[in-house]
Amino acid sequence: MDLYSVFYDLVSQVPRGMVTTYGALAEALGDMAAARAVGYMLSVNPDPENVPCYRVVHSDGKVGKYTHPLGTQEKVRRLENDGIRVEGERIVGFENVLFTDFHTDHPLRRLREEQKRKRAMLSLETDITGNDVAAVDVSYHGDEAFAAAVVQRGSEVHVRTAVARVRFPYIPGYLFYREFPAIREVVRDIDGVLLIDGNGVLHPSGFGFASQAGVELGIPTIGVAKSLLMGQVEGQNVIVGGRPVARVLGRHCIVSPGHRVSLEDAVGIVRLLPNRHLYPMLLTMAHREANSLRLSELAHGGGERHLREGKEQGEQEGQGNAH
DNA sequence: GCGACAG
DNA sequence: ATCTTGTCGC
Repeated sequence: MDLYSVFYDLVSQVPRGMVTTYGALAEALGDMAAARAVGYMLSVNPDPENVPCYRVVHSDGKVGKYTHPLGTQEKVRRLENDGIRVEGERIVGFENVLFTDFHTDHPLRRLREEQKRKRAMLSLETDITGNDVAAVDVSYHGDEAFAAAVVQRGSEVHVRTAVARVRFPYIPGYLFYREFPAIREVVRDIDGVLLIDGNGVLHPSGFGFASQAGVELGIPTIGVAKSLLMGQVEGQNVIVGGRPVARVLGRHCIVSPGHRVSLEDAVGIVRLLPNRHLYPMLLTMAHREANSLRLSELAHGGGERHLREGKEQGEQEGQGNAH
């Protein structure tokens, strides 16, 4: 799904003479958790002359920022050109010009429903058959995702990489939809367990990136996150809904079951793997591989696709964007 | 010195 | 995540 296109269509619905808010757009997308992503997507608006991001203001009626050489001043100028009065960086008669009646099918709400539906396919009983141990990570440059998987098979270590275009911003709770298109190619033949940079069942739907990817790929997965998405830490356990769903192994290592593995076995596996401060080396390697892939691809001009652009990188510089 | 809604 | 190489604030 191209959430950017969906989003810019929503922004384009705000009629001349009216404004909307970051929160209202997040609500139209289907989840208030997307409020920051709203600001981000506005800031990279590729077509500011036709997608009126200057009509997006703060929920208290303040005009807010605008990514433009003239900044807020330009945002105010465009709003006044629409017939909106602004005094002291505040919309006059804010309630009367506030537009929230978006025509939308709330895509994030639907994705959240999909998560809850597919969670029924999740198994937390350990069922690991093969002996591979693998890890994946993704690096980004704008819309380009650079995925790397490090696979330990017997005494051999293989690295696989892939480049994919991503049109889904980072939104807490929806990491799968951003990262999976990039990792699916590099993890397809794994016969064993896969470590994923993110959470498993430690998630609002009990179905985080690692769990969702495991179900989608049909392989055992373990979520290893570097920071807490939700829940209460009690001792080593992370409690959600009164139950331990994850284990804190280190300041930057939170383990939760992804798919086809129990919490205890997920923790046991991670503890046995080569690690630094209990953070698995395989994940660090995957991170480095994804990062160096990004740097080398950018150094080479982004691959064959960009050859006709010569040495230029094809910078997409937004002219006017709200932020 | 550590936080900050996974990345 | 990326941007940077020193940052604002509790």
